[in-house]
Amino acid sequence: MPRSVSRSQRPVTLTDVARLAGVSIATASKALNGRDEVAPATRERVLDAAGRLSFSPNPLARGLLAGRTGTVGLLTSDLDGRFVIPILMGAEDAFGAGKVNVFLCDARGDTIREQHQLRALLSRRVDGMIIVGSQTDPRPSLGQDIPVPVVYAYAPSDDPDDLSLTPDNFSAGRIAVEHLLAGGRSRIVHISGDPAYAAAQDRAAGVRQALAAAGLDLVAEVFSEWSEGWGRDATALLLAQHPDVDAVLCGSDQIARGALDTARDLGRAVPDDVAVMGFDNWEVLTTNARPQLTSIDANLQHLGRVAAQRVFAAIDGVDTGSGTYRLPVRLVIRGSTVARRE
Amino acid sequence: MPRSVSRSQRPVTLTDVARLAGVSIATASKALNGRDEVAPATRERVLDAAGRLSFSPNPLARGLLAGRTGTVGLLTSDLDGRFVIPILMGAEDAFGAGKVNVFLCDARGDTIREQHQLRALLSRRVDGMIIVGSQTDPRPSLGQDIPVPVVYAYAPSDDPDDLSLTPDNFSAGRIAVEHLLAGGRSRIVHISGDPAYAAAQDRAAGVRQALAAAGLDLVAEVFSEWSEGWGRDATALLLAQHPDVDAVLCGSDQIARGALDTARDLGRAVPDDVAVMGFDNWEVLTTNARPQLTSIDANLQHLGRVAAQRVFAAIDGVDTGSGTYRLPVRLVIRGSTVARRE
DNA sequence: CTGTTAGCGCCTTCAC
DNA sequence: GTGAAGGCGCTAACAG
Repeated sequence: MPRSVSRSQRPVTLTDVARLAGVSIATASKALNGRDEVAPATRERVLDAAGRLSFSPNPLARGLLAGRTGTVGLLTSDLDGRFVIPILMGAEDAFGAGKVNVFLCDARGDTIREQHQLRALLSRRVDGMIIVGSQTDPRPSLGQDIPVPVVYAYAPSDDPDDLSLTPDNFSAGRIAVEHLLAGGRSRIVHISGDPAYAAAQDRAAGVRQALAAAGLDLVAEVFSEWSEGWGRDATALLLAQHPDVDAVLCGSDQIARGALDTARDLGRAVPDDVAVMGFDNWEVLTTNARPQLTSIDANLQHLGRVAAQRVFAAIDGVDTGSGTYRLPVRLVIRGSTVARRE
Repeated sequence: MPRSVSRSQRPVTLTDVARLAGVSIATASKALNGRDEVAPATRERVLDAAGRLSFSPNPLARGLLAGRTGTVGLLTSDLDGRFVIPILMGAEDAFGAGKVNVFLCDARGDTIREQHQLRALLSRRVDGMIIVGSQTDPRPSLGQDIPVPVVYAYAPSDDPDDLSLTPDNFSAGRIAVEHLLAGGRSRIVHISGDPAYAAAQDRAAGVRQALAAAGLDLVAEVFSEWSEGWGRDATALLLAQHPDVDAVLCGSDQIARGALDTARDLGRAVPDDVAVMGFDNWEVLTTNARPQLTSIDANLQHLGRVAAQRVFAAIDGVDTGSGTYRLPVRLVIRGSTVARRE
């Protein structure tokens, strides 16, 4: 006969440990929390008892007393999780797995729903919050009357009194151009996505500035949407108009995949005749391309780690400042810009 | 001079509400919880007071007493979040946003880390857990001695006493073949990924069974890895060996993208000369392909919703059974298998 | 060094 | 119909 499922077993409490160790619960508490007002032998007994009962303190009781829950809310509108997962991982790293846990809520890009989730998180008494957006355009602030520290990640807040962390897209554009220039390219076209996106504008500004610094101009700059199809069409158009182009800088890896397709269709060798670059370093797109796609990585995991550290610091009362910080990005060189040595 | 940030304001408690309403905290509690042992007029006063203080009960205190926290743990090993995000969304839908919140933990595919996160979640007294894997192969059970209900999603547990929900990959293979047959295809090759994956084997079995039912055989079946590169190479090889092939069924959208590339390179028109299909319905790959890629969607959001419902039911003491349930998948038809009408 | 006491915020008997 | 008292599990004061 199967013994009753453990589902019914009452969780072991500090009282159980204390009883087994033959001490009071206060002493047991001190011993387990490493306070030094307890005799080594006693501590030994308590730790042993806790071990054999596999005791773990109830964070609810602890939090009730401390006024802290050891939880953080991650509120996202990033529907496909492309940004939020690395940020979550960075946050877990920074918090130290186990010490802090993360409530993940998806607002589905809906303001009403976001407010709802926000309330839910606050009523759970999270110690802090990270708000993740799906694009780098400023988003409406949640306001200053939130009783816990808030950090905006990826999408900055439109209120300079908030603290926001976002990738440095201006530098991203600059770094991309410098890489192309270093490879001997000089006749560069820039194919980007929706011009309404701050990411598109910021990168474009970085691109133009880096070219200007080298005394050059873009051969052409076009915007439309973040899709492979647009990458294909735009590349065909621009290569026809400007046959001597030697580099196609694309506003996203998706656009770049389209550019690679068209270059191939037209018999332009990549990278020998023309270099192609993307942004985002979305692995599924970059490493499966032929040739593999050079891209700019936004270091999102690092961004998540920093966001978590800031929240953490703010919880501890440290003033972490405000304003929008642009975090460094990273060039990832692959075969689409640099020829393999034979 | 800026007034002190609201950060310092103590959260409002039931005591505050009771004082404002001029009743005892017991009465306030009853009024707010809709117990009928309280006079309508009194209830009104209490609700009003709670409203103007924007009181929300402290879930820690409530959970401490009730033994329930209204939280669920989602423990994932799905590094890129492709599966876990739809499952999270489904779970949120099923739980009802706000009533239940989800702790998301990433085990990074590491057993040690998983154990660690598991302990953390249990010590937080989650009411239930959903374990999400990154492939459909059975994974080691977490065991039966977990004091809360556990449901395995995507990756089933290897213990039949656990409850597991996973996509029906056998039917997926069958449905794919039936779609190709319905379109008049009969000379089909199957290019799949790593044969060590249950997903590859299950789909292949479904494929063969559906073909056998139609009195047909696969022209060829090859396995290697889940990459575009393999899709390109395998397609080139098979089309050379079997020039009369009229359909390339691929084990993933990535492989299918490679197949489309090769078909194009070889001047085979898709879908007129040859149809191409993938699995997973990964939008970024399917909708950007040319032509757009027909695929099989695993209905992960639905799977997440069901998983959450099961956890929910089990929390309420309903026996939700055990074993591995294979949930229906869905055919998504696009241009790579069906010609547009001109 | 150890144990007793009080209380975190809430809910639930049980008197009144 | 209402309020006083006890306790959920834990920690921080204090006494001993």
